[in-house]
Amino acid sequence: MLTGDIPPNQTIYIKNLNEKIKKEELKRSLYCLFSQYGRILDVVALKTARLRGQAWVAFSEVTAASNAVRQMQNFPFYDKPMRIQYAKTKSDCVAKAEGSFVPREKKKKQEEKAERKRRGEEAHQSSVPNGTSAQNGGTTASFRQGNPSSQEAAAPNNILFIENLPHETTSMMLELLFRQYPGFREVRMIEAKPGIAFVEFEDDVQSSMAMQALQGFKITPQNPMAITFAKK
DNA sequence: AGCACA
Repeated sequence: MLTGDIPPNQTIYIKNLNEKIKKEELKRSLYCLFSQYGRILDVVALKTARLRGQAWVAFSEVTAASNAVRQMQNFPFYDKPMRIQYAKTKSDCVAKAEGSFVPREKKKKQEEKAERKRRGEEAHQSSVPNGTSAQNGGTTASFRQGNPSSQEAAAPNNILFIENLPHETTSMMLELLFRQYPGFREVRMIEAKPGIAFVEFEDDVQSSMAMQALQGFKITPQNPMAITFAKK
């Protein structure tokens, strides 16, 4: 088994990431890509010699991490297949959420000092990377909560499946929304099936970005979009 | 290959 004997953890550890990608972009893309599995508490990526090419994504639920480990295993991300395992230890953001966080001690002296004084005053900060998530408020989350048993998510791919559209939605309207995201190709709607649409992108990373950005978007107040990957 | 919390 690829995850070896590491016990389940609500944080996943990803390696074999493309080291050329800038840290902030990498974190944003990971956030977009993995938020389909559940609420993400934090994404950690460092570019130090020892830690480049790796990242941690902390979920609010272990089940989200488990699905991510299975379904995103070997997913081609910036041209390299992701290798995903459970993290070996609990993320600080998780410990903080549980109230069990204790600053660790075994570090180089200079770093330790700096950290100590930083952590000392800090209550807790918003842990979502770079504000990518604020836009929909609780909408996206309540979707996922309300949707747990419906079906397994389709494997990530370049085509998005949109549901819960108002019946008067046109492909023109959807094109206006989706073409602002890189890699947009086309919108397809089916006359006989109102309320749904397919939106195609060049690749799965780009479709994932659009999914995250427009998840829960409301064309009318009672129609938050539900976006998943199309079944191929 | 490499398991951190800038």
